[in-house]
Amino acid sequence: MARPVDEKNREKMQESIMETAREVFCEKGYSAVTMSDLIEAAGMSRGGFYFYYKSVDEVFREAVRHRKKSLFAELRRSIEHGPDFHELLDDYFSKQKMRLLNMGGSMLRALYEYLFTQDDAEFRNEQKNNIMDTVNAILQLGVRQGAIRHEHIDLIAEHFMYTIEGLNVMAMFQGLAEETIDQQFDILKNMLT
Amino acid sequence: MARPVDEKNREKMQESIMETAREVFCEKGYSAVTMSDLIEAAGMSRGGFYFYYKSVDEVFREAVRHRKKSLFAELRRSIEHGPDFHELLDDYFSKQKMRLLNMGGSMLRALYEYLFTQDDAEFRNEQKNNIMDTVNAILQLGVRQGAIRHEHIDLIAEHFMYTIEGLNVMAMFQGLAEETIDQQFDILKNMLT
Amino acid sequence: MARPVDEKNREKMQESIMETAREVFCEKGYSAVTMSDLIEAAGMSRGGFYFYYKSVDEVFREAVRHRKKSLFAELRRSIEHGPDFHELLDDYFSKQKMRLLNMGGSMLRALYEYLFTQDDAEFRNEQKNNIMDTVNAILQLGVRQGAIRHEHIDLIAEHFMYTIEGLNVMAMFQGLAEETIDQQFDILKNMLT
Amino acid sequence: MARPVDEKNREKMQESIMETAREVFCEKGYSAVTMSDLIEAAGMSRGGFYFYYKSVDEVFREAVRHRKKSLFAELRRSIEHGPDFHELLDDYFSKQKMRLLNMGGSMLRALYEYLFTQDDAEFRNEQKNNIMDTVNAILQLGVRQGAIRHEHIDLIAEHFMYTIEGLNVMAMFQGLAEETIDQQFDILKNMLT
DNA sequence: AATGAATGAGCCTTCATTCAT
DNA sequence: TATGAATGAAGGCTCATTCAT
Repeated sequence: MARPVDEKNREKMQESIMETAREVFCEKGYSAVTMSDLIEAAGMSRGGFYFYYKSVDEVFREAVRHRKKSLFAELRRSIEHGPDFHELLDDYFSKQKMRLLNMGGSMLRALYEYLFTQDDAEFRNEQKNNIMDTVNAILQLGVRQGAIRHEHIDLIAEHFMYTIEGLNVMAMFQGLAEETIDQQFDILKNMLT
Repeated sequence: MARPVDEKNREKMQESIMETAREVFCEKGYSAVTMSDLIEAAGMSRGGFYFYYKSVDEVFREAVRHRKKSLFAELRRSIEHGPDFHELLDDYFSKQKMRLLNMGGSMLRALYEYLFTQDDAEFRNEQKNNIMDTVNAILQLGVRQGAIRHEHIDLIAEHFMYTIEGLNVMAMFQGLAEETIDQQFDILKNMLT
Repeated sequence: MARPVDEKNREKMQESIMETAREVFCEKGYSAVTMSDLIEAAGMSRGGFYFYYKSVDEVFREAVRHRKKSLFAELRRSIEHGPDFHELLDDYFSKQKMRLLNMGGSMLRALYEYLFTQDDAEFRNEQKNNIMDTVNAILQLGVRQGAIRHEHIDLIAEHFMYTIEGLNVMAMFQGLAEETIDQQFDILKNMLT
Repeated sequence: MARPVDEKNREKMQESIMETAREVFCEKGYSAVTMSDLIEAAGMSRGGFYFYYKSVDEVFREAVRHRKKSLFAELRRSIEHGPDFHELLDDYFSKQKMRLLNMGGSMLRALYEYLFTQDDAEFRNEQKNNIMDTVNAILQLGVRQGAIRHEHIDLIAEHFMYTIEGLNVMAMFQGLAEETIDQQFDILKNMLT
């Protein structure tokens, strides 16, 4: 009976650490972040921190995974509730737009830094699949609903992904105007008809 | 009389340094590169190197600029010779494809690392404009030749850019299959008709 | 009434700890062993372990003492049963030979590490006397039995000790061939005649 | 022409470092010595020290080798001058005796710590051979001069070595009385007749 | 008695950068 | 100009030890 309690405490602590770590990553990106930064943010001693996490990238990976999980799980769940395709698509684009307009509070820059900097093939795969799976799931819903008819639906899905990726990059480099995002998303939508 | 000679020597040395530095950046990216790496590659003494360059990013920026200049200047020049639009477009895509299939020998990964890592707004602008200007120049040639007729030609150009950017990112993260590139470029071409 | 029971428990725990600790010392020597190693081997909690032992060297010293006691007590006892000197001597050499050929499973390397590393005069004395006393006891038996007649029997005993010590060291550093051991022991035996 | 000078400077500095390091090793042994100890003793900055030596054991090995070289080279050289065997032997024993009586100023304890602590087979071999070769060289001189006649001269040489090794160990653990050393060396000498 | 989270000192190592020659 | 020795800040990691529960 002692175990489950300990595990829970541990998890609680880890989440609390991740919470503060996330702020650090948002502010400083990935490669500029040191153990000391995370430790200070967590308000612990060096040794105490190491009890939970052994390295910056361990914290980082878990923070990203944690967030992604909750972020995309929601969408996938809502897909299963069988919503109207066009509504869902608009919703997705709307959320992406929010994200693109407000990069400051996100860890995306840190994530890209990590992906470019670190040689972590497994993690890269996870990330890619996350986006692809989501887009695919949405478009396939459209096909099932007869809202779109496309023999090359998977290519279109891929195209969505590349475009969004490109928008991500540009948003991070220089920021994007809301208008630009709308225009690009319109282009994507038009490809479905 | 001493000045001009010194300046020339300086430039010669700087170019020679950039040459060897480029190899380093191709191999190790940006953030993993240390002064020592560059110095060793240059075959100089520490002090000597510092006489020409004060930091890694100074070398890097100059190396990138130098290369970009020669890389895209060619294309723009060829545009001015008034070639057939479709030929030119195919040529551009073909070159991009080559690049995407062979990221190893390029400094692109290093460039992205730099752009994500460093907070160098000016440099980011330079980079963005490079791609955009090129794509715009090509498409406007198409418009002039009557090959494409589009009221939103600038949006399409932007879309090209985002897509290519997305492909860049994916190519660097996991590599792209030739087929994938062809398919995506076909999608882009179809948008022009 | 609480005391005696607690004391017994304490001793039981301490012996169990020493048992597992011994394996650790055999495998890793002395100076490479950390508290965590011992704690993990004991299968206890940090705090629990500290209740019984305060430091690595406390565990170590007790482990060595415990073992020595049983190891040499046997021989000394058998001396008191008045066995034939030559038999006893052969038996002793035979046991030493076994030991020298199979250093792996012994804590001797750890012991030497401890003796060289730690400044523990008391403990050193104990160790030295252990060997000397044993050899002396054997040789004096020989004198009593008239098997050896030597005015400088104590010097010979010392010489035995130094030689065995030297063999110990070499066995630990590089291992000894069986032949080598036999030859050296023969030399020692010949000194008695 | 620049090279040889630099090399010399480097060597000079390395020797100066070794000199101060030796004092540290004499005082603290091996395993208690940290980089910081050596650096402080050398009176340099951390970085400066690392320019010459990368680790404690690098310094240590070189210090030992350096010393051994000059220590034994002398003896071997004197052997080649064809001295009288008994004189040479006495000289050797006399030197060993000095050493055994004055362990404080020697790195021997540190050496043993190193040999027991570190898994450096190559270095162990060097050390063993150093002693053996010396003893062998001396005894073989005796054979050549007809001063000793022994079919098992190599076994005797080995026996010398083990005895000296044992004396070393004991000297380090508790110190040896001059008388004890004389007695043991007498025993060894008597084995030659 | 027992637990294991937390502490903080201490060591190691790398680098950008300076400076006498 | 060129050299490379020297500096010191910065970051990483491990461990013995304590303490509230």
